[in-house]
Amino acid sequence: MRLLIIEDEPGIAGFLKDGLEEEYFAVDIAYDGKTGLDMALINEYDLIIVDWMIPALSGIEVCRQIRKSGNLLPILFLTAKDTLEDVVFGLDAGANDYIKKPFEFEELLARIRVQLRTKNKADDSLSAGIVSINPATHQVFSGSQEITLTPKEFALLEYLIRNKDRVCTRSRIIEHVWDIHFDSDTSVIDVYITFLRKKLDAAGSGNLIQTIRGVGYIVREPSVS
Amino acid sequence: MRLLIIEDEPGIAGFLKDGLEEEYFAVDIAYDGKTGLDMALINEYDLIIVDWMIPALSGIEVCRQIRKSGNLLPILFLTAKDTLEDVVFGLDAGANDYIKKPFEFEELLARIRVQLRTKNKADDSLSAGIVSINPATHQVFSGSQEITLTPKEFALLEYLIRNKDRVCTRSRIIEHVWDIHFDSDTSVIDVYITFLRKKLDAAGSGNLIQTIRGVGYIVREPSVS
DNA sequence: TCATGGTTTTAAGCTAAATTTAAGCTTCCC
DNA sequence: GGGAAGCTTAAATTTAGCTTAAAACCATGA
Repeated sequence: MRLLIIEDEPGIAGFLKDGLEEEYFAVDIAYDGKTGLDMALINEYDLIIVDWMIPALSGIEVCRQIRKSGNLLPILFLTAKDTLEDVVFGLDAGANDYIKKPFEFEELLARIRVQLRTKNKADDSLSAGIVSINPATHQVFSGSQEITLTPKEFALLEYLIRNKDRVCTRSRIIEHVWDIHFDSDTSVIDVYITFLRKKLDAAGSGNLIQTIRGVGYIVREPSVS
Repeated sequence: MRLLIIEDEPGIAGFLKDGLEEEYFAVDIAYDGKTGLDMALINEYDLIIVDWMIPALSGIEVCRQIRKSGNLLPILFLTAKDTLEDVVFGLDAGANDYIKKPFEFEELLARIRVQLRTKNKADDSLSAGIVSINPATHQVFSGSQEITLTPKEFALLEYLIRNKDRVCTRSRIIEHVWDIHFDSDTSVIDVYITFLRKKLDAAGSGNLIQTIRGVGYIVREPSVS
Protein backbone atom coordinates (compact mmCIF):
# COMPACT_ATOMS: atom_id res chain seq x y z
CA MET A 1 0.00 0.00 0.00
CA ARG A 2 1.43 3.27 -1.11
CA LEU A 3 1.02 6.49 0.87
CA LEU A 4 1.89 10.12 0.30
CA ILE A 5 2.66 12.38 3.22
CA ILE A 6 2.49 16.13 2.63
CA GLU A 7 4.15 17.75 5.62
CA ASP A 8 6.70 20.52 5.85
CA GLU A 9 8.19 19.75 9.25
CA PRO A 10 10.97 17.25 8.53
CA GLY A 11 10.79 15.89 12.07
CA ILE A 12 7.17 14.87 11.85
CA ALA A 13 7.46 13.75 8.24
CA GLY A 14 10.41 11.52 9.05
CA PHE A 15 8.77 10.12 12.13
CA LEU A 16 5.65 9.24 10.14
CA LYS A 17 7.62 7.74 7.28
CA ASP A 18 9.63 5.48 9.56
CA GLY A 19 6.63 4.38 11.55
CA LEU A 20 4.52 3.67 8.50
CA GLU A 21 7.27 1.82 6.72
CA GLU A 22 7.52 -0.44 9.73
CA GLU A 23 3.89 -1.22 9.03
CA TYR A 24 4.91 -2.20 5.50
CA PHE A 25 3.57 0.84 3.71
CA ALA A 26 5.47 2.35 0.79
CA VAL A 27 5.82 6.00 1.78
CA ASP A 28 6.60 9.13 -0.24
CA ILE A 29 7.04 12.58 1.29
CA ALA A 30 6.37 16.02 -0.15
CA TYR A 31 7.55 19.03 1.87
CA ASP A 32 5.17 21.58 0.40
CA GLY A 33 1.68 21.76 -0.99
CA LYS A 34 2.59 22.41 -4.58
CA THR A 35 4.94 19.45 -4.84
CA GLY A 36 2.49 17.29 -2.95
CA LEU A 37 -0.34 18.10 -5.30
CA ASP A 38 1.79 17.33 -8.33
CA MET A 39 2.84 14.02 -6.87
CA ALA A 40 -0.72 13.14 -5.95
CA LEU A 41 -1.94 13.86 -9.45
CA ILE A 42 0.87 12.06 -11.21
CA ASN A 43 1.29 8.95 -9.11
CA GLU A 44 -1.24 6.46 -7.87
CA TYR A 45 -1.50 6.44 -4.10
CA ASP A 46 -3.76 4.38 -1.93
CA LEU A 47 -4.06 7.15 0.65
CA ILE A 48 -2.76 10.64 1.32
CA ILE A 49 -1.94 12.28 4.64
CA VAL A 50 -1.82 16.04 4.38
CA ASP A 51 -0.98 18.68 6.94
CA TRP A 52 -3.19 21.73 7.11
CA MET A 53 -0.50 24.35 7.46
CA ILE A 54 2.07 23.86 4.71
CA PRO A 55 3.90 26.25 2.41
CA ALA A 56 3.25 26.93 -1.29
CA LEU A 57 -0.34 25.66 -1.22
CA SER A 58 -2.50 25.03 1.83
CA GLY A 59 -3.55 21.50 2.67
CA ILE A 60 -7.14 22.36 2.08
CA GLU A 61 -6.37 23.67 -1.37
CA VAL A 62 -4.40 20.51 -2.18
CA CYS A 63 -7.40 18.49 -1.12
CA ARG A 64 -9.77 20.52 -3.26
CA GLN A 65 -7.58 20.25 -6.33
CA ILE A 66 -7.28 16.49 -5.96
CA ARG A 67 -11.04 16.11 -5.73
CA LYS A 68 -11.50 18.47 -8.63
CA SER A 69 -9.44 16.10 -10.75
CA GLY A 70 -12.00 13.42 -9.98
CA ASN A 71 -9.77 11.36 -7.74
CA LEU A 72 -11.56 9.75 -4.82
CA LEU A 73 -8.63 8.29 -2.92
CA PRO A 74 -8.87 8.60 0.87
CA ILE A 75 -7.36 11.81 2.26
CA LEU A 76 -6.48 12.16 5.92
CA PHE A 77 -6.06 15.61 7.38
CA LEU A 78 -3.45 16.47 9.98
CA THR A 79 -4.27 19.60 11.90
CA ALA A 80 -3.25 21.55 14.96
CA LYS A 81 -6.40 23.56 14.71
CA ASP A 82 -9.21 21.66 16.23
CA THR A 83 -12.13 23.99 16.31
CA LEU A 84 -15.27 22.49 14.88
CA GLU A 85 -15.19 25.05 12.12
CA ASP A 86 -11.83 23.93 10.81
CA VAL A 87 -12.82 20.32 10.80
CA VAL A 88 -16.01 21.04 8.91
CA PHE A 89 -14.00 23.07 6.44
CA GLY A 90 -11.58 20.24 5.85
CA LEU A 91 -14.22 17.60 5.38
CA ASP A 92 -16.13 19.88 3.04
CA ALA A 93 -13.02 20.24 0.94
CA GLY A 94 -13.15 16.50 0.33
CA ALA A 95 -11.09 14.98 3.13
CA ASN A 96 -12.24 11.63 4.48
CA ASP A 97 -11.04 11.99 8.04
CA TYR A 98 -8.88 14.20 10.22
CA ILE A 99 -6.58 13.82 13.17
CA LYS A 100 -5.47 16.46 15.63
CA LYS A 101 -1.84 17.13 16.46
CA PRO A 102 -0.39 15.97 18.73
CA PHE A 103 -1.63 12.47 18.05
CA GLU A 104 -0.88 8.93 19.05
CA PHE A 105 0.72 6.98 16.24
CA GLU A 106 -1.58 4.08 17.01
CA GLU A 107 -4.61 6.23 16.42
CA LEU A 108 -3.32 7.41 13.08
CA LEU A 109 -2.70 3.83 12.09
CA ALA A 110 -6.19 2.82 13.08
CA ARG A 111 -7.70 5.62 11.04
CA ILE A 112 -5.59 4.70 8.04
CA ARG A 113 -6.84 1.14 8.30
CA VAL A 114 -10.42 2.29 8.43
CA GLN A 115 -9.97 4.28 5.25
CA LEU A 116 -8.25 1.48 3.41
CA ARG A 117 -10.83 -0.96 4.59
CA THR A 118 -13.87 0.99 3.51
CA LYS A 119 -12.21 1.71 0.23
CA ASN A 120 -11.48 -1.81 -0.81
CA LYS A 121 -13.64 -4.20 1.03
CA ALA A 122 -17.21 -4.86 1.92
CA ASP A 123 -16.41 -6.91 4.98
CA ASP A 124 -13.24 -6.20 6.84
CA SER A 125 -11.55 -9.54 6.54
CA LEU A 126 -8.94 -9.57 3.84
CA SER A 127 -9.07 -13.04 2.45
CA ALA A 128 -9.03 -15.19 -0.63
CA GLY A 129 -10.08 -18.79 -0.40
CA ILE A 130 -8.83 -20.22 2.86
CA VAL A 131 -6.07 -17.63 3.17
CA SER A 132 -6.82 -14.61 5.33
CA ILE A 133 -4.57 -11.80 6.42
CA ASN A 134 -4.83 -9.28 9.20
CA PRO A 135 -3.00 -6.01 8.53
CA ALA A 136 -3.43 -4.87 12.12
CA THR A 137 -1.49 -7.78 13.56
CA HIS A 138 0.49 -8.73 10.45
CA GLN A 139 -0.72 -12.26 10.72
CA VAL A 140 -1.53 -14.62 7.89
CA PHE A 141 -3.58 -17.75 8.16
CA SER A 142 -4.19 -20.63 5.86
CA GLY A 143 -7.33 -21.97 7.45
CA SER A 144 -6.38 -22.09 11.10
CA GLN A 145 -2.68 -22.59 10.47
CA GLU A 146 -0.56 -19.50 10.80
CA ILE A 147 2.01 -18.68 8.13
CA THR A 148 5.07 -16.62 9.00
CA LEU A 149 5.95 -14.07 6.37
CA THR A 150 8.72 -11.50 6.14
CA PRO A 151 7.65 -7.85 5.80
CA LYS A 152 8.03 -7.73 2.03
CA GLU A 153 6.30 -11.03 1.57
CA PHE A 154 3.43 -9.73 3.66
CA ALA A 155 3.21 -6.47 1.77
CA LEU A 156 3.08 -8.28 -1.55
CA LEU A 157 0.42 -10.72 -0.44
CA GLU A 158 -1.62 -7.93 1.10
CA TYR A 159 -1.54 -5.98 -2.14
CA LEU A 160 -2.55 -8.99 -4.18
CA ILE A 161 -5.40 -9.88 -1.86
CA ARG A 162 -6.66 -6.31 -1.58
CA ASN A 163 -6.84 -6.38 -5.36
CA LYS A 164 -8.36 -9.81 -5.44
CA ASP A 165 -9.97 -10.83 -8.74
CA ARG A 166 -8.15 -8.05 -10.54
CA VAL A 167 -4.97 -8.46 -12.49
CA CYS A 168 -2.06 -6.78 -10.73
CA THR A 169 0.42 -5.71 -13.35
CA ARG A 170 4.12 -5.91 -12.65
CA SER A 171 4.46 -2.16 -12.81
CA ARG A 172 1.65 -1.60 -10.35
CA ILE A 173 3.13 -4.13 -7.98
CA ILE A 174 6.58 -2.61 -8.16
CA GLU A 175 5.07 0.81 -7.50
CA HIS A 176 2.75 -0.07 -4.68
CA VAL A 177 4.83 -2.64 -2.88
CA TRP A 178 8.40 -1.55 -3.61
CA ASP A 179 7.79 2.14 -4.27
CA ILE A 180 9.95 1.98 -7.39
CA HIS A 181 8.69 4.32 -10.08
CA PHE A 182 10.96 3.80 -13.01
CA ASP A 183 11.20 0.95 -15.41
CA SER A 184 13.68 -1.53 -14.24
CA ASP A 185 14.66 -5.02 -15.13
CA THR A 186 14.68 -6.23 -11.58
CA SER A 187 13.39 -9.69 -10.86
CA VAL A 188 12.49 -9.16 -7.21
CA ILE A 189 8.86 -9.74 -7.97
CA ASP A 190 9.51 -13.15 -9.44
CA VAL A 191 11.62 -14.07 -6.47
CA TYR A 192 9.04 -12.96 -3.95
CA ILE A 193 6.25 -14.68 -5.83
CA THR A 194 8.30 -17.84 -5.54
CA PHE A 195 8.81 -17.25 -1.80
CA LEU A 196 5.10 -16.70 -1.25
CA ARG A 197 4.05 -19.66 -3.33
CA LYS A 198 6.43 -21.90 -1.46
CA LYS A 199 5.10 -20.84 1.94
CA LEU A 200 1.47 -20.92 0.85
CA ASP A 201 1.98 -24.30 -0.68
CA ALA A 202 3.57 -25.65 2.47
CA ALA A 203 0.47 -24.51 4.36
CA GLY A 204 -1.86 -26.17 1.91
CA SER A 205 -3.07 -23.13 -0.01
CA GLY A 206 -1.32 -23.89 -3.23
CA ASN A 207 -2.22 -22.25 -6.50
CA LEU A 208 -3.58 -19.06 -4.91
CA ILE A 209 -1.42 -16.77 -7.00
CA GLN A 210 -1.82 -17.21 -10.71
CA THR A 211 0.48 -15.83 -13.39
CA ILE A 212 -0.87 -13.76 -16.23
CA ARG A 213 1.98 -14.07 -18.64
CA GLY A 214 3.22 -10.79 -20.01
CA VAL A 215 1.07 -8.83 -17.60
CA GLY A 216 1.36 -9.74 -13.95
CA TYR A 217 -0.41 -11.82 -11.34
CA ILE A 218 -3.88 -12.37 -9.99
CA VAL A 219 -5.33 -13.84 -6.82
CA ARG A 220 -8.76 -15.17 -7.55
CA GLU A 221 -11.52 -15.83 -5.08
CA PRO A 222 -12.53 -19.41 -5.79
CA SER A 223 -15.95 -19.12 -7.44
CA VAL A 224 -18.84 -19.58 -5.05
CA SER A 225 -20.80 -22.62 -6.10
CA MET B 1 -23.96 -12.06 -14.73
CA ARG B 2 -23.24 -11.12 -11.18
CA LEU B 3 -25.97 -10.40 -8.67
CA LEU B 4 -26.05 -9.03 -5.16
CA ILE B 5 -28.77 -10.05 -2.75
CA ILE B 6 -29.29 -7.87 0.31
CA GLU B 7 -31.50 -9.86 2.63
CA ASP B 8 -31.24 -10.52 6.36
CA GLU B 9 -33.25 -13.74 6.57
CA PRO B 10 -30.70 -16.50 5.92
CA GLY B 11 -33.40 -18.87 4.75
CA ILE B 12 -34.63 -16.64 1.94
CA ALA B 13 -31.14 -15.49 1.04
CA GLY B 14 -29.86 -19.05 0.75
CA PHE B 15 -32.86 -20.15 -1.27
CA LEU B 16 -32.41 -17.30 -3.72
CA LYS B 17 -28.70 -17.86 -4.00
CA ASP B 18 -29.03 -21.56 -4.75
CA GLY B 19 -31.77 -21.04 -7.27
CA LEU B 20 -30.01 -18.25 -9.09
CA GLU B 21 -26.73 -20.08 -9.21
CA GLU B 22 -28.47 -22.91 -10.96
CA GLU B 23 -29.35 -20.32 -13.57
CA TYR B 24 -25.62 -19.55 -13.97
CA PHE B 25 -25.68 -16.29 -12.07
CA ALA B 26 -22.82 -15.40 -9.76
CA VAL B 27 -24.49 -14.46 -6.49
CA ASP B 28 -23.23 -12.50 -3.50
CA ILE B 29 -25.18 -12.03 -0.31
CA ALA B 30 -25.15 -9.21 2.22
CA TYR B 31 -27.08 -9.70 5.44
CA ASP B 32 -27.59 -6.05 6.32
CA GLY B 33 -28.05 -2.74 4.56
CA LYS B 34 -24.75 -1.20 5.45
CA THR B 35 -22.68 -4.13 4.20
CA GLY B 36 -24.88 -4.40 1.14
CA LEU B 37 -24.37 -0.77 0.24
CA ASP B 38 -20.62 -1.05 0.59
CA MET B 39 -20.53 -4.12 -1.60
CA ALA B 40 -22.73 -2.49 -4.20
CA LEU B 41 -20.50 0.56 -4.34
CA ILE B 42 -17.24 -1.36 -4.47
CA ASN B 43 -18.02 -4.26 -6.76
CA GLU B 44 -19.58 -4.31 -10.17
CA TYR B 45 -22.90 -6.09 -10.20
CA ASP B 46 -25.27 -6.54 -13.06
CA LEU B 47 -28.28 -6.40 -10.79
CA ILE B 48 -29.16 -6.03 -7.13
CA ILE B 49 -32.03 -7.58 -5.25
CA VAL B 50 -32.75 -5.79 -1.99
CA ASP B 51 -35.24 -6.48 0.75
CA TRP B 52 -37.19 -3.58 2.17
CA MET B 53 -36.90 -4.47 5.84
CA ILE B 54 -33.29 -5.07 6.69
CA PRO B 55 -31.08 -4.06 9.62
CA ALA B 56 -28.41 -1.33 9.73
CA LEU B 57 -29.80 0.62 6.76
CA SER B 58 -33.23 0.25 5.19
CA GLY B 59 -33.52 -1.08 1.68
CA ILE B 60 -34.88 2.20 0.48
CA GLU B 61 -31.90 4.06 1.89
CA VAL B 62 -29.49 1.62 0.23
CA CYS B 63 -31.24 2.25 -3.03
CA ARG B 64 -31.03 6.01 -2.64
CA GLN B 65 -27.34 5.91 -1.81
CA ILE B 66 -26.54 3.77 -4.81
CA ARG B 67 -28.34 6.17 -7.13
CA LYS B 68 -26.66 9.09 -5.43
CA SER B 69 -23.30 7.60 -6.38
CA GLY B 70 -24.35 7.78 -10.02
CA ASN B 71 -24.73 4.04 -10.51
CA LEU B 72 -27.63 3.06 -12.75
CA LEU B 73 -27.57 -0.70 -12.35
CA PRO B 74 -30.99 -2.37 -12.10
CA ILE B 75 -32.36 -2.68 -8.56
CA LEU B 76 -35.15 -5.07 -7.71
CA PHE B 77 -37.14 -4.54 -4.53
CA LEU B 78 -38.36 -7.38 -2.36
CA THR B 79 -41.22 -6.36 -0.12
CA ALA B 80 -43.86 -7.80 2.14
CA LYS B 81 -45.63 -4.48 2.20
CA ASP B 82 -47.74 -4.16 -0.85
CA THR B 83 -49.73 -1.03 -0.45
CA LEU B 84 -49.60 1.26 -3.42
CA GLU B 85 -47.90 3.84 -1.27
CA ASP B 86 -44.95 1.62 -0.48
CA VAL B 87 -44.42 0.67 -4.07
CA VAL B 88 -44.44 4.27 -5.19
CA PHE B 89 -41.98 5.07 -2.44
CA GLY B 90 -39.61 2.36 -3.57
CA LEU B 91 -39.68 3.26 -7.22
CA ASP B 92 -39.17 6.91 -6.37
CA ALA B 93 -36.05 5.96 -4.48
CA GLY B 94 -34.60 4.63 -7.71
CA ALA B 95 -35.64 0.99 -7.86
CA ASN B 96 -36.44 -0.45 -11.29
CA ASP B 97 -38.99 -3.03 -10.26
CA TYR B 98 -40.48 -4.69 -7.18
CA ILE B 99 -41.82 -8.06 -6.22
CA LYS B 100 -44.09 -8.95 -3.33
CA LYS B 101 -43.31 -11.65 -0.82
CA PRO B 102 -44.26 -14.44 -1.01
CA PHE B 103 -43.35 -14.86 -4.65
CA GLU B 104 -42.84 -17.58 -7.20
CA PHE B 105 -39.23 -18.13 -8.07
CA GLU B 106 -40.14 -18.21 -11.74
CA GLU B 107 -41.62 -14.76 -11.55
CA LEU B 108 -38.50 -13.37 -9.93
CA LEU B 109 -36.40 -14.93 -12.65
CA ALA B 110 -38.57 -13.43 -15.34
CA ARG B 111 -38.26 -9.98 -13.84
CA ILE B 112 -34.49 -10.31 -13.54
CA ARG B 113 -34.24 -11.22 -17.20
CA VAL B 114 -36.28 -8.21 -18.20
CA GLN B 115 -33.94 -5.92 -16.31
CA LEU B 116 -30.77 -7.47 -17.68
CA ARG B 117 -32.02 -7.35 -21.23
CA THR B 118 -32.67 -3.64 -21.21
CA LYS B 119 -29.37 -3.01 -19.50
CA ASN B 120 -27.13 -4.68 -22.05
CA LYS B 121 -28.32 -2.61 -24.96
CA ALA B 122 -27.04 0.61 -23.49
CA ASP B 123 -23.69 -0.89 -22.68
CA ASP B 124 -21.08 0.32 -25.13
CA SER B 125 -18.02 -1.36 -23.74
CA LEU B 126 -15.50 -2.96 -26.00
CA SER B 127 -17.45 -5.79 -27.47
CA ALA B 128 -18.68 -7.40 -30.62
CA GLY B 129 -21.50 -9.87 -30.46
CA ILE B 130 -21.10 -11.91 -27.31
CA VAL B 131 -17.38 -11.27 -27.13
CA SER B 132 -16.27 -8.51 -24.81
CA ILE B 133 -12.81 -7.46 -23.77
CA ASN B 134 -11.53 -5.51 -20.82
CA PRO B 135 -8.21 -3.79 -21.50
CA ALA B 136 -7.83 -2.84 -17.84
CA THR B 137 -7.71 -6.41 -16.65
CA HIS B 138 -6.62 -8.05 -19.89
CA GLN B 139 -9.63 -10.27 -19.78
CA VAL B 140 -11.74 -11.54 -22.64
CA PHE B 141 -15.17 -13.03 -22.35
CA SER B 142 -17.36 -14.93 -24.68
CA GLY B 143 -20.63 -14.35 -22.89
CA SER B 144 -19.67 -15.03 -19.30
CA GLN B 145 -16.99 -17.55 -20.22
CA GLU B 146 -13.47 -16.25 -19.95
CA ILE B 147 -11.05 -16.86 -22.79
CA THR B 148 -7.34 -16.94 -22.08
CA LEU B 149 -5.29 -15.10 -24.66
CA THR B 150 -1.59 -14.46 -24.99
CA PRO B 151 -0.50 -10.80 -25.09
CA LYS B 152 -0.25 -10.66 -28.89
CA GLU B 153 -3.52 -12.43 -29.35
CA PHE B 154 -5.16 -9.95 -26.99
CA ALA B 155 -3.63 -6.96 -28.74
CA LEU B 156 -4.81 -8.16 -32.12
CA LEU B 157 -8.35 -8.83 -30.94
CA GLU B 158 -8.48 -5.51 -29.16
CA TYR B 159 -7.43 -3.70 -32.30
CA LEU B 160 -10.02 -5.49 -34.41
CA ILE B 161 -12.81 -4.84 -31.92
CA ARG B 162 -11.88 -1.21 -31.40
CA ASN B 163 -12.20 -0.87 -35.16
CA LYS B 164 -15.38 -2.87 -35.27
CA ASP B 165 -17.38 -2.60 -38.52
CA ARG B 166 -14.36 -1.19 -40.32
CA VAL B 167 -11.96 -3.14 -42.49
CA CYS B 168 -8.52 -3.45 -40.92
CA THR B 169 -5.91 -3.73 -43.63
CA ARG B 170 -2.92 -5.97 -43.18
CA SER B 171 -0.56 -3.04 -43.20
CA ARG B 172 -2.53 -1.20 -40.52
CA ILE B 173 -2.66 -4.29 -38.38
CA ILE B 174 1.05 -4.91 -38.69
CA GLU B 175 1.69 -1.28 -37.75
CA HIS B 176 -0.71 -1.01 -34.84
CA VAL B 177 -0.31 -4.41 -33.31
CA TRP B 178 3.24 -5.35 -34.18
CA ASP B 179 4.72 -1.90 -34.51
CA ILE B 180 6.41 -2.87 -37.76
CA HIS B 181 6.57 0.06 -40.16
CA PHE B 182 8.18 -1.38 -43.23
CA ASP B 183 6.79 -3.72 -45.80
CA SER B 184 7.50 -7.27 -44.97
CA ASP B 185 6.40 -10.59 -46.21
CA THR B 186 5.75 -12.03 -42.78
CA SER B 187 2.76 -14.22 -42.24
CA VAL B 188 2.38 -13.63 -38.49
CA ILE B 189 -1.00 -12.07 -39.01
CA ASP B 190 -2.39 -15.14 -40.68
CA VAL B 191 -1.03 -17.30 -37.93
CA TYR B 192 -2.50 -15.15 -35.17
CA ILE B 193 -5.84 -14.89 -36.90
CA THR B 194 -5.87 -18.67 -36.90
CA PHE B 195 -4.99 -18.76 -33.19
CA LEU B 196 -7.75 -16.31 -32.34
CA ARG B 197 -10.35 -18.05 -34.45
CA LYS B 198 -9.53 -21.34 -32.84
CA LYS B 199 -9.93 -19.99 -29.31
CA LEU B 200 -13.04 -17.98 -30.10
CA ASP B 201 -14.53 -20.99 -31.80
CA ALA B 202 -13.84 -23.18 -28.81
CA ALA B 203 -15.69 -20.64 -26.66
CA GLY B 204 -18.66 -20.59 -28.98
CA SER B 205 -18.05 -17.29 -30.74
CA GLY B 206 -17.10 -18.66 -34.09
CA ASN B 207 -17.10 -16.57 -37.25
CA LEU B 208 -16.43 -13.29 -35.45
CA ILE B 209 -13.45 -12.39 -37.60
CA GLN B 210 -14.16 -12.28 -41.30
CA THR B 211 -11.58 -12.20 -44.08
CA ILE B 212 -11.65 -9.52 -46.76
CA ARG B 213 -9.57 -11.13 -49.43
CA GLY B 214 -6.73 -9.00 -50.70
CA VAL B 215 -7.27 -6.37 -48.03
CA GLY B 216 -7.45 -7.55 -44.48
CA TYR B 217 -10.00 -8.49 -41.82
CA ILE B 218 -13.16 -7.16 -40.26
CA VAL B 219 -15.11 -7.79 -37.07
CA ARG B 220 -18.76 -6.99 -37.55
CA GLU B 221 -21.33 -6.22 -34.90
CA PRO B 222 -24.15 -8.63 -35.63
CA SER B 223 -27.05 -6.50 -36.85
CA VAL B 224 -29.85 -6.13 -34.34
CA SER B 225 -32.89 -7.68 -35.93
C1' DT C 1 32.92 -2.11 16.81
C1' DC C 2 32.22 -6.39 14.96
C1' DA C 3 29.95 -10.64 14.40
C1' DT C 4 25.42 -12.80 13.65
C1' DG C 5 21.16 -14.06 11.72
C1' DG C 6 17.54 -12.75 9.12
C1' DT C 7 15.81 -10.20 5.06
C1' DT C 8 16.17 -8.36 0.62
C1' DT C 9 18.24 -8.00 -3.82
C1' DT C 10 21.04 -9.48 -7.69
C1' DA C 11 22.45 -12.65 -10.97
C1' DA C 12 22.53 -16.74 -13.68
C1' DG C 13 20.90 -21.01 -15.55
C1' DC C 14 16.83 -23.36 -16.66
C1' DT C 15 12.12 -24.24 -18.31
C1' DA C 16 8.02 -23.41 -20.46
C1' DA C 17 5.31 -20.36 -23.10
C1' DA C 18 4.87 -17.09 -26.74
C1' DT C 19 6.20 -15.62 -31.06
C1' DT C 20 7.97 -16.05 -35.56
C1' DT C 21 9.37 -18.54 -39.57
C1' DA C 22 8.69 -21.63 -43.06
C1' DA C 23 6.55 -24.98 -45.83
C1' DG C 24 2.76 -27.39 -47.66
C1' DC C 25 -2.21 -27.16 -48.33
C1' DT C 26 -6.71 -25.11 -49.57
C1' DT C 27 -9.66 -21.84 -51.62
C1' DC C 28 -10.89 -18.45 -54.76
C1' DC C 29 -10.92 -16.31 -59.08
C1' DC C 30 -9.27 -15.48 -63.61
C1' DG D 1 -5.58 -25.33 -64.70
C1' DG D 2 -2.76 -22.10 -62.55
C1' DG D 3 -1.53 -18.41 -59.73
C1' DA D 4 -2.33 -15.56 -55.83
C1' DA D 5 -4.01 -15.11 -51.27
C1' DG D 6 -5.02 -17.04 -47.21
C1' DC D 7 -5.06 -21.09 -43.90
C1' DT D 8 -2.87 -24.48 -41.09
C1' DT D 9 0.66 -26.97 -38.89
C1' DA D 10 5.06 -27.97 -37.20
C1' DA D 11 9.55 -26.51 -36.08
C1' DA D 12 12.81 -22.87 -34.72
C1' DT D 13 13.61 -18.97 -32.14
C1' DT D 14 12.94 -15.75 -28.71
C1' DT D 15 11.30 -14.16 -24.41
C1' DA D 16 9.22 -14.21 -19.83
C1' DG D 17 8.99 -16.28 -15.75
C1' DC D 18 10.78 -19.73 -12.28
C1' DT D 19 14.24 -21.29 -9.29
C1' DT D 20 18.36 -21.31 -6.79
C1' DA D 21 22.48 -19.64 -4.87
C1' DA D 22 25.09 -16.13 -3.41
C1' DA D 23 25.93 -11.30 -2.39
C1' DA D 24 24.41 -7.11 -0.11
C1' DC D 25 22.01 -5.09 3.39
C1' DC D 26 20.32 -4.26 8.11
C1' DA D 27 19.25 -4.57 12.76
C1' DT D 28 20.70 -6.68 17.06
C1' DG D 29 23.37 -7.70 20.76
C1' DA D 30 27.94 -9.14 22.56
